[in-house]
Amino acid sequence: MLVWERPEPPERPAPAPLSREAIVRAAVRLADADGLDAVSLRKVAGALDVGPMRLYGYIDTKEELLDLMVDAVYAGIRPEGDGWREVLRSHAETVRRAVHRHEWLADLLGGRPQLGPNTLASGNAVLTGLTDLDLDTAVPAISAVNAYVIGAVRREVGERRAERTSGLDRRQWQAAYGPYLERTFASGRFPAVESMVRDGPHLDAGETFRIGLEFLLDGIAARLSGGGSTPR
Amino acid sequence: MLVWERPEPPERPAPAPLSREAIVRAAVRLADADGLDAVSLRKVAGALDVGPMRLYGYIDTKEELLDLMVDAVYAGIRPEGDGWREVLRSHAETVRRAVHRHEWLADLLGGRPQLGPNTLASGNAVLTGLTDLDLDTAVPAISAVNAYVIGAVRREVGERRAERTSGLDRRQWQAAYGPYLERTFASGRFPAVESMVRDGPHLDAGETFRIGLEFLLDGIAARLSGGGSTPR
DNA sequence: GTATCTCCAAATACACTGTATCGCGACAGC
DNA sequence: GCTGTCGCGATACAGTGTATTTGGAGATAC
Repeated sequence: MLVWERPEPPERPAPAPLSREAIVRAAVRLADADGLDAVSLRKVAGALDVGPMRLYGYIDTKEELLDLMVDAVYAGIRPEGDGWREVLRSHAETVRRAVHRHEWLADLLGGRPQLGPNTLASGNAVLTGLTDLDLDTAVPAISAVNAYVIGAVRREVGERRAERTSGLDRRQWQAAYGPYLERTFASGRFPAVESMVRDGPHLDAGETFRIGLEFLLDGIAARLSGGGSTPR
Repeated sequence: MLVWERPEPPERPAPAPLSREAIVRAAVRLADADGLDAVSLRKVAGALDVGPMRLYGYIDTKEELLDLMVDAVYAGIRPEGDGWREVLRSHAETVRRAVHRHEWLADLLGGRPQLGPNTLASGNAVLTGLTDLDLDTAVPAISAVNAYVIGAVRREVGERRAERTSGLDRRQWQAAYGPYLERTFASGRFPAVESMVRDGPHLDAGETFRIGLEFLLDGIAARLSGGGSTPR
């Protein structure tokens, strides 16, 4: 039996009141503050003034706790707007914002299928907003948008962390990796990359995300008007 | 203790010759066989008949080893074909194939910026194949394709693992999660998801990947012909 | 040829991890 | 009031990444 439908054990009034919700909240707080590595069963239990083994009454495994954390965040992920394009865009932006609030989400998304109630409800809402698309288009469209969002936010967070590790802001980061890249480019082995760094557009993360997303939405639109190269 | 009863020091085997390449090869082999969790410095060292601390002469940190592993795989990732569309498609498919050979790659891609020589060379080759695109289009195009690929393969591998965990093949997986979904759908809370599962297209992973990729490429093409909604 | 120094591989140590097992103490049923 | 059950906490175990210590072999100096 899976976590989602397995009932909680009966409330024991005796030692310290506990619930899956409280556990997940504590875990999320830890992860928000110090990253996913800070989420250990001992620390979560400690934050709740409880023995570590106590948690196993509520979850079978740490992975289940992580699943619950993801699902908890999905409680706030609902698309807005009318029409498939607005709905998909809103969904993508909302997921991205959630990842900004909970960077650890980038480490979990796509890692395993999410079938919790909030995640299902989110998917259901997206699908419901896509009634102007036939299912044969809607399903791959959602798939593609989800894949894009997962990859985009993952890279975004990865870069953000790298910057943070080596100082404070983008300038510091360039100070750390810049010299290495300079020397590497000096070898002349990567002229195209070099000219991209030198002459290419310098887009911030948000612009990059939005441009890629519009590419995708344009491609879906192309299929609708019969212009796309994607076979039905 | 006197010499007479003191045992001889253990026969010291001549220290095995070592190199970053050998270390990375051993790590990749371990990861291919048993997943990324099987890559511990102790196990890698053990596979090379060497003390664990010896590795720190070649790498400063385990993360560096993982970076080296990624870069090693990128040695075989080069796009083929002519014209931006073929090149981007080929790049995407090649990365996907690499992930199939090395599932652990899905856990690493996007996790942190990759700036190793092979990764740079791969990026250089892609950029070189995109000379029929102006830089202002090429850069976000590559970004978008990379994001899509990272997310898509990540989800693909995540699902594959979930299936493998709970049995052998897709049928077994449906046997494990199916009943849960049945019961959950019975609640009537997710009608759109339910009808998607019941009536929607059942695409395999390869088709899903390719359709989403073509969406993206179509969207990029739309921008070239001035038809896209993406602002320059 | 002998004494000293240097350097590096290995062993040890530490603080953690997830989780299996054990043992105790409190409540339930008779 | 006794016994049985059950859930909690403590303990235990095998493993992790890495800092520190240790010892032995080769190089160097006289």
